[in-house]
This record gives sequence, structure tokens and C-alpha cells, in this order.
Amino acid sequence: MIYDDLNLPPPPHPEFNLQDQTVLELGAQQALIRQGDISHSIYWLEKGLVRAVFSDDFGKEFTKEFFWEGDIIFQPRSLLTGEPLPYSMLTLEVCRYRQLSIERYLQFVQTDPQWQQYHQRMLTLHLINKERKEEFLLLNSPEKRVIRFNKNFPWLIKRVPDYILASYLGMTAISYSRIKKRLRLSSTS
Amino acid sequence: MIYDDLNLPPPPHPEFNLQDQTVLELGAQQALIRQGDISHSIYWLEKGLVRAVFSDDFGKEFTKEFFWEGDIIFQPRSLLTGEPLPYSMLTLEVCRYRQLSIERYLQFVQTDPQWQQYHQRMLTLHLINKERKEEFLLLNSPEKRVIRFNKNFPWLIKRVPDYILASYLGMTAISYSRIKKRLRLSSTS
DNA sequence: GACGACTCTTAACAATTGTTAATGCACGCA
DNA sequence: TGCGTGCATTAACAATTGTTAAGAGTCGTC
Repeated sequence: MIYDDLNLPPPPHPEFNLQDQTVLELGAQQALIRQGDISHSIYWLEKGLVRAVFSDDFGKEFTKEFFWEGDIIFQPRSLLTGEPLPYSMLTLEVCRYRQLSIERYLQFVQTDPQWQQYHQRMLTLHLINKERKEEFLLLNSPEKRVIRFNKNFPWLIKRVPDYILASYLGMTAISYSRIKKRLRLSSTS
Repeated sequence: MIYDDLNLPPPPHPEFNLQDQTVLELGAQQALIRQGDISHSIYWLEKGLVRAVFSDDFGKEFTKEFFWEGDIIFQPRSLLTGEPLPYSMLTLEVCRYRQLSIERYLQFVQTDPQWQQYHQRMLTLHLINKERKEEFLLLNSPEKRVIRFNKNFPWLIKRVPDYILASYLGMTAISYSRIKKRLRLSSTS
């Protein structure tokens, strides 16, 4: 067993609060990073709600992920390859967050064992979350995805409009609405 | 930019070839690990083809992932939490692989900077692959998934039966067959 | 209060997928 | 040769989802 719990502790050192790292605020429905940008930073979200969202050529949106209080926002592919981001990071609520340049972050990771450990743990936990999501999308029909998401994230449903939840669950907002109705009927009958 | 290329080098040190690590062979259609087992090892696949597959209560199968020559097989969730694996690892061909206990592996990672670096890189690359897969499942309709998979992995299609490819692409084998027919017709007309 | 923007719901229809069952084909093995 | 097994295809039907369009509700702003 690598770690004994599944929570990620806060970043380890006081350096984190010094010159290279900035505390920022952003209103709702704003972009943290835009699709097409190249990612240069890591973000720690202290308050608020953010989603990662793809936009296709027809204006359709696909929500890939949600981030909330305590989460790290980190784009491994863009940071690794230098490719532009294929998705945007948009706030759903007023957000407060800390931002650190990737160069500075990696400097910490490479020179400080505690940061090193933090980084490794962060990667592992992200990987586990992705594995869970993959399983969720692959094993469940649209209807089951709605049922399970409702069960596992009831508080998130209250903070996010249905059409965005639908785009996260891989279906249209209309289909989501129909499924909700079907579930209402079958639970009250 | 963290790394300048997307390939994972072989594990770094000659310790890798010593006592704790075993070279094994396994026939086709055999289990490397079974659903319900607790994972204790990391595997390096030198030859052959392996798939990770969920089986539900009705005998339906969902293929989560393929592994081939040069890949590392590694179950982050089961290794992390000690939970039993929710999926099996089954060979599709005769396989040759090396196996190392997770304890020994972590010992290397914690004591040897080269292994440390290797581990970090391995985690990052796995994370990027999962991000790609997530995007693939979320953004594409079943038909588009077939088209893109054919385009990106033509050699894999030749080595894997259709009904397993279908289960990887999140559809039934019958639907997969229909889509293939549709694509044949539309490309020859 | 009037207006527009945003969100959710519903309807009607088309298209796709799932389900069950039957058939055909290739292959290995007795 | 004959048989069974595993895999791919097809048909027929049910169920679900996508699409387009329309309408209702809420909210904030002028």
C-alpha cells in the first residue's frame, strides 16, 4: 500500500507563500485558461468551482472535469508536450486560488524531498481519479450514469446547471431532462 | 515542459535483473491477475498482448485498457488502497513479462534517484494516456469512436477480436458490426 | 412592470443502439 | 469426415438517444 488515505495534503513548505506564487480572485463564468493557450502554471483552488470544458467547431461543449475547494488544477499534457490546451478552464462561481509557475514548481519538486513526495502523491491520486472516471464512463449506460452521479455528488448537482452536468455525463441536456423525469416517475410509483 | 518526448525508457538499473524480479511466460487467454485479487506487483510486458477487463454479474465484459510490448502494467488504485481489483488482466496472446513486488519497487524508488525519476515519469505518462482516453470517450459518438480507433490503432485491430474491441469502445459487438458495415458502404459509394 | 438572457421541459420525429435469436463461417480436434 | 466451439453477421423489434423546435419559468436589469 502506497498511501494510507486518499486525501492530498496541502503543499508542504513556506516557500509556497513567497514571491513566485500569487493569490488571485476571479468572478463567475470567467476563464482561468483558454482552449488554445499553452499552460505554464499550476493552480491551487481555495474557494469556488471550476470546470474543464472542450468546445467543438459547432459550439457544443463537453465538460471533462470539475474542480472545487482544495483541488489542484494541473494540465499534464500541455505542460509535458508544450501543446496548446484542447480545453478551457472556466469558473462556475467566484473563485480564489493560488498560482505557481511550472518552472518554480518543478524547482521545488527537484530540490525538496517533501515537495517531491507531494508531487508523486499528487500524480498518483490524479491517476486514480482518472481510472475511476474511465470505469464510470465505460461501464454505465447514460441512465445509470445519472443515477450514480446523483448518488455520489449530490452537493455538486446543486451548484451546477443541468446542461453542464449533462455534458459531463456524455449526453445532451434534453436526454438528461428525460432521464430525470423517468427516475422521478419510477421512484414515486 | 517536463519531458521532451512521450516514450517511457526501460527501468534504469541492473538491480532490476536480480533476485526479486522474475521473468515469466503465460499462454494466451490466461489471467495475469484476477478480478477480486489484491495487487502486489508491477509487471513489465516484453512480448504479447494483455487487456484489463471488468466482468459484471451477468457475464458482460468491459475492456478498460490494452497493454503491449514495452508497457508497464500497474494498478494504482489497488496498490494504493489495498482494495481488491475490480477488473482482471487477461492475456490475448502468449506473453513474456517481468514481475517485481511493489515493496521492492518502492524501495528502489525511494532510495535511487534514477528509479525515482523513472517512477515520476511513469505516473505522468499514464496520467496523460488516461486524459486522452477520457477525451476520446466523452467527445465521440460510438461511430466516431470506431473511425478514430481504426485510424489510430490499425495494428491492434488485427490482433484483437471484434467483440473485445467493441467492449473497449463502449458498445455491443452487434453495434460494432453494424457500424463497420455502414462505414464500408459509405466509403465505396 | 417590461424586457431579455438563461435554464429547463416537452413534443414530434429521425437515427442509433440494445436485445434476442438465428445463421454462417473458420478452426481445431476427435 | 464429423463435430463442437468461438466469432462475425444479419434480422426484427424494443428502447433509448439525438435533433429541432416551441414554450414555460426564473432572474436580474432597465
